[in-house]
Amino acid sequence: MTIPTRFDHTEAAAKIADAWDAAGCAHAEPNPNKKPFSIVIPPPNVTGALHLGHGLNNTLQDILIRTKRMQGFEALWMPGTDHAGIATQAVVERRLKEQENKSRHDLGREALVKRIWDWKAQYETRILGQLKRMGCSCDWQRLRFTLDDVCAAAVRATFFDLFSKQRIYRGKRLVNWDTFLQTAVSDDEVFNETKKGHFWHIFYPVVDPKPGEPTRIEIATTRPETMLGDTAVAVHPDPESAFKKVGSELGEKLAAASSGEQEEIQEQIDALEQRSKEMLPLLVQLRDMALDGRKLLLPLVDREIPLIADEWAKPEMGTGCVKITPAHDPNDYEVGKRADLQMINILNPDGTLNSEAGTYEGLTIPKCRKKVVEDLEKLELLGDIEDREIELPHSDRSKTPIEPYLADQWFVAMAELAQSAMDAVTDDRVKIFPERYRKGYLDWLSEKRDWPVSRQLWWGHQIPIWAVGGITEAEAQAIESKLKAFPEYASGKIAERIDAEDAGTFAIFVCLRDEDVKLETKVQSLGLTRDADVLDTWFSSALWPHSTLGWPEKTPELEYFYPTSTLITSRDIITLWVARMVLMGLNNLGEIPFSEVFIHPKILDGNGEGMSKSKGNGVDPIDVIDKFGPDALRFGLARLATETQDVRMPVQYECPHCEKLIDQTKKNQSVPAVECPQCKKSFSTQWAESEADKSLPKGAVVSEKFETARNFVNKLWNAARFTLMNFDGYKPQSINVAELPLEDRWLLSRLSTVTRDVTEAIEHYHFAEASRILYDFAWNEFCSFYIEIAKPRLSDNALRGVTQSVIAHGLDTLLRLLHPIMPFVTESIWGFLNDAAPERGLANPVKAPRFVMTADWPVAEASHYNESIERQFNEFQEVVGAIRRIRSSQNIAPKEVVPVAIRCSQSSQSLLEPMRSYFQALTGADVVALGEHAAPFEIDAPLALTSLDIDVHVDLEKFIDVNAELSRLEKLRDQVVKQITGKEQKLSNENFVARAPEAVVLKERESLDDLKKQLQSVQSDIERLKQKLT
RNA sequence: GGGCGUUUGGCUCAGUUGGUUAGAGCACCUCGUUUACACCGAGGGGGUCGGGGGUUCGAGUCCCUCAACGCCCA
Repeated sequence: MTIPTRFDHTEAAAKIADAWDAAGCAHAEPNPNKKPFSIVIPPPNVTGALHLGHGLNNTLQDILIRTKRMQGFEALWMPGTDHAGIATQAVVERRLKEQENKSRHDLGREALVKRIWDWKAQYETRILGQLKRMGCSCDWQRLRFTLDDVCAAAVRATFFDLFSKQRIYRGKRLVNWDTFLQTAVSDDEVFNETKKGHFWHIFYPVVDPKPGEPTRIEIATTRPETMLGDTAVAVHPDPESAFKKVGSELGEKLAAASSGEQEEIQEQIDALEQRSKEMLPLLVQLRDMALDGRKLLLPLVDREIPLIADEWAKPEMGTGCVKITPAHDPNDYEVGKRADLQMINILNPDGTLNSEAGTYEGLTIPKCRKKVVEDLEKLELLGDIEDREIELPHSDRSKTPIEPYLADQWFVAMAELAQSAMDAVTDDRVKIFPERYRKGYLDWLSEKRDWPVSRQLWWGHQIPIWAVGGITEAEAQAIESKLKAFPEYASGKIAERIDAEDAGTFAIFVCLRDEDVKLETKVQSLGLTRDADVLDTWFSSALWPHSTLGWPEKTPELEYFYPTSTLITSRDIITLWVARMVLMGLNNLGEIPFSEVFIHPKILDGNGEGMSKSKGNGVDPIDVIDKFGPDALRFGLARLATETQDVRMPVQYECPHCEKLIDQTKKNQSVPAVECPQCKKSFSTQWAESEADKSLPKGAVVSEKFETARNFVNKLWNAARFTLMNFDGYKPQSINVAELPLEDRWLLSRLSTVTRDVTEAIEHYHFAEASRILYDFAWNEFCSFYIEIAKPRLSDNALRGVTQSVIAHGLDTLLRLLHPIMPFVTESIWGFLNDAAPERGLANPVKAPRFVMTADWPVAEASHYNESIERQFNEFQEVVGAIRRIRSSQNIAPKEVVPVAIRCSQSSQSLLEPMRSYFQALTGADVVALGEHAAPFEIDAPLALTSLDIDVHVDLEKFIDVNAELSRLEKLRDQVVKQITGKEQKLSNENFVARAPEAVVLKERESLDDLKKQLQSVQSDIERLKQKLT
């Protein structure tokens, strides 16, 4: 059999994937003869391509699903993608602006949505391609998209149900308004940026001040233009105690502060006292004016607004008085609700001022601000202007400043839903691993904040509500009775409600359960129009575990695979997604969506920052696969994914000319082209814009962290290659394990343990541990010892057959265990193994299945585990190590065969006797004497393995380098002396001897005795050598 | 401000219920073309386990405290 020396993944992976596909290996069907195991993929956004974070997420899911499939479950991994409403619309809109200088309004809803579908098609293809190349064994026949018909039906049914139960309602709310995209964005889509700004002091005249009262009141603001929407000015209702409270808080802080901080806090206290002295009388007076109902005249718009008392006004901040703009500031909104203030919206959706702003109508916010300040100055109502750092919220999607904005929204009432999702976790129906993430989940849900689900977007599930407002109650009721006459009303497809509006008018809202154009037309003919908004993306992803299985239809898949088994995801969406899936699953089906959730770490770059395209540090799994192969990508990720640590992955550019890896730095990660320090040629990056840069070949972004994994793939490949090259004449035969030699039984014992540990590790989501166990076993035991020992056996006709059988069994088991982590290389080797040894196994060899992917998961054979065999083999390994250390310290060339004598007990002798020839294979030693009477050589290099009661001697007659030997022995002696000192100290401590468990003390004593013997022996060796010298 | 996490050799990380001399991979040094693998083999150097305090016969591991970094929430 000829096998290439390297695993050519580029050639092999595609063929293997095709073969799996053709055989339907990853397809799952409801199957009463098997237990189901199902996972839904966290659907990737079609906004962009996948990076290594997704690579990790999907690798772990695939490891689990492949393991379960091999374990005999009917294993379904449900794939799909997410429409990611705002994110996707935002990128398409931004491109539209950049490339054609058009807004979405230039295009219109239908045309824009079509463009987004085109974008989706392109990226979905790319994403699925990435997943497939990673080897993800999803059931591709069942692909879903959160905006497809099946998911849409689930969304409609859910919305209808919640609307009917009065759990969806309409209300006003101050939202984060993105003036560029002209939509509300959620808190999670907002980031704060500190910018330089000003703190403008402004005076509002008092209307009809009484004698002795101030004629104007000073307020300060960072956003002067919002004064146009002011409806009050607030002062604290009890400024004196407010000062005291802040003072005592600072006092406490001072008492607890370290000496370094004390000075600063003391300064704050002094300033506060000074301020209190100066300002308190005025603030008290203002408070009294507020209680007396004094009004102010709002400049520029000449509106009378009340002076009110509210705790939001902080005496210790600014002027102690605060303007209140309920429609444009979250805190002011709360004040407005408390004091029942008018709420005046001064903005148009595009961020320009509306008619409420009077003469300022039509200006943009910056222009308006400038003009307001100028006009106030003309009126001599402008005070100081301070420079100040301002935390300004920005939209994550459009990168433009967010405006707080009062808008009508649909809400999902969370009280009961959230409680149900909390209960599911507290009573362990849903288990979260690692457990510490429970807390965040429960804390977030316990706030039970209603969920605003309207998005003023075009890309998404349009809200299935038809409405008409501004009508009388009678008109609304007339429409209601017409609706009730529809046959669809009786069949439960229509729900409606009538709400009273602010202006004393009424509105009727109608929700339709199914997509039904005829019914929609009928409803519209009653004068109702459909809500233009779409639903928050998370509304549809919350349904993902059941919508993908066909709900609200009662499909066999839903029946069989729901609830799903495990969800694997990253921690940033525990609240946004995981919690909502739980509550929606409970609402829609009365059952949890999954019983276990595993939260995996994040992938960071070398600077500890999350990877993203916008930073330029994002790694495309495809680049890693191209360079290292899919198995190396997967193994590399799995190996790093431990329980507690995020994964730091230093990133390199790969020079496309010479393949040099160039560390990515803060500097070079954002430039359009990089010059390779090795070959001096340039290559382009993702930032290339100019024609010159674009014409350069592109440098892939990879990480050398995958080299280890790639090497491991190669190691495994070559171990198999060697094995299979020695399979000529293989015949299956029944093996009696009890009669096998030590090394075989050692291998089987180790396999038993490894199988048990790997199985357990995967089932507990300890993917890094599973990878490590397999790596260590495959490399350090299977290759370094078993195969090395097998070499002489394979060339011995008497032993060859048994050796082939055991090694075939070992390789077979190893391939099965490694397959979930490294599917391609294992499948490839499996094919060769099937050619060389189609029937294999120990007692009863049987024909192996065609694919390792669908082979049975190994069962840990408890009877093969044998502690004393492992201990004995360890003795052999120790002797091997000793010979190697001596050889190395003497610089004996590997091809030289050295005579070795091993003094040991009788029992060790009978153990090592059969291993004699393997010393030759592993260490180039000719064991000339073995047993109780094996003596040192004339010119001898000794090494005592005192704990085993073995002395190893190497004959140095031909090789002696006395100085090297002396320095080795002296170094050894120093080490031993150090250890002896430590132990003697420990044992002379009465407390230790008296209080430590007897076994520990005994162990220390024995080990001290051993060390002393070793010291003696080393000392006499040194003496002997020195005598030889003289 | 609250919560969670991290800090172990140059780098990336392991380290089970406290118990021999704290491990691995990469990098480094020495030697090596032994008929699987130089993406390899053999050997080696390198760590006051972030600082301080405590509990204990014994602390990388438990407790307190400080510091730095990261994430989430307000």
